[in-house]
Amino acid sequence: MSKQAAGGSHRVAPVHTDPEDVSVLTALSALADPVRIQLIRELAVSADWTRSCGSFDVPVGKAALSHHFSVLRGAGLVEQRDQGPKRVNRLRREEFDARFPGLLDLLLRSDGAD
Amino acid sequence: MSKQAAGGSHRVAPVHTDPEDVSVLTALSALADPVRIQLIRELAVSADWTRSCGSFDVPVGKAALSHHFSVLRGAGLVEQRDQGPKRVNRLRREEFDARFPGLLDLLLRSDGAD
DNA sequence: AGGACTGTAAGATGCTCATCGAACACTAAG
DNA sequence: CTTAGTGTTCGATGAGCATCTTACAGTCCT
Repeated sequence: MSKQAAGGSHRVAPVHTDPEDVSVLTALSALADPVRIQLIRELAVSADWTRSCGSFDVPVGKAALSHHFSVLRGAGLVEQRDQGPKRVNRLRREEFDARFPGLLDLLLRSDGAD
Repeated sequence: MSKQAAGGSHRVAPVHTDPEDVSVLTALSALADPVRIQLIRELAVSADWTRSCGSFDVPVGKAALSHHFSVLRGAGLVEQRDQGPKRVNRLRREEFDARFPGLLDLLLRSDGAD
C-alpha cells in the first residue's frame, strides 16, 4: 500500500492552526523566544519537507524541541508531515505573510546576533 | 528659571534606548503582552506628549504600569518626558519603523480582539 | 508649610513557561 | 521478532515575569 504522506504515522496527525485564526499576541509570543527564532531561521533557508525535527542545531533536548514545534504549529508558522519515522517540516511563509505581512521578513532579515 | 522640559523632574530622567540598538527578540518580547499592546494602541491614536502614564485605561495598578513603560522604553517604543508632576509619553513611530518596518503597523491594524 | 496628585523603587507573591528525565508509541531495518 | 531511531507525553523542577502592597520622591496648588 502507498504509505507516503498517509494520515498518521506517529500516534496522531499533528494539529495545525491556520494563520488566519492566529491572534497577533499569539504570533508575537511564539516568535519571542530564542530557540524558536533559530528554528524559523534554519527552516527559512531549507527546502520544504527536507528538515526533520531532530535535524536542528538547538541547545535543548528532544522534549523541549517537541514543545517548541507544537507552539510554532499553534501559531500557524510551521506545517508538519510524517515521513516514515521522521516528522518533516515546512515554513508556512506565504500563508503567514498573508496574515502578518512583513513579520517573517523582519525576523529573517536581522543578523544572527539579535 | 525655566522648568518646562527641564532635565529631571521626578528623580532622574527616564532612560531611553535607541530603536537601532534593540534586538528583534527584545522588540517582540516587549510587544508580546496584552497590557503593553493596549498601551501602544492607545498611544497610537493620541497626539504626542498628550498622554500621561496614569491616563491609560489598563487593568493594572500604578506599579505594574510603571514597569510596563520601562519595558517599552527599553525596546525603543516609547519616549517619555517630565511635565510637571506627570510623565507624558510619545510613541516613537518613525524611529521604530525605521528599525522594524511594518511591525507597528501590524499591531495597529489588527482588531482589538486580538 | 501642608496636602493632593503622579510616578518610581523595593520586597513579596503567584503563575506561566522553558527545560529535563523517563516512559511510551510508532516506523524501519536486520 | 528484535533492535535502533524518532518524536510525543507526563511529571517535576526552576527561572523569569507580571502583579500587588507599601514606602518614597518629586511637583503643583492653596
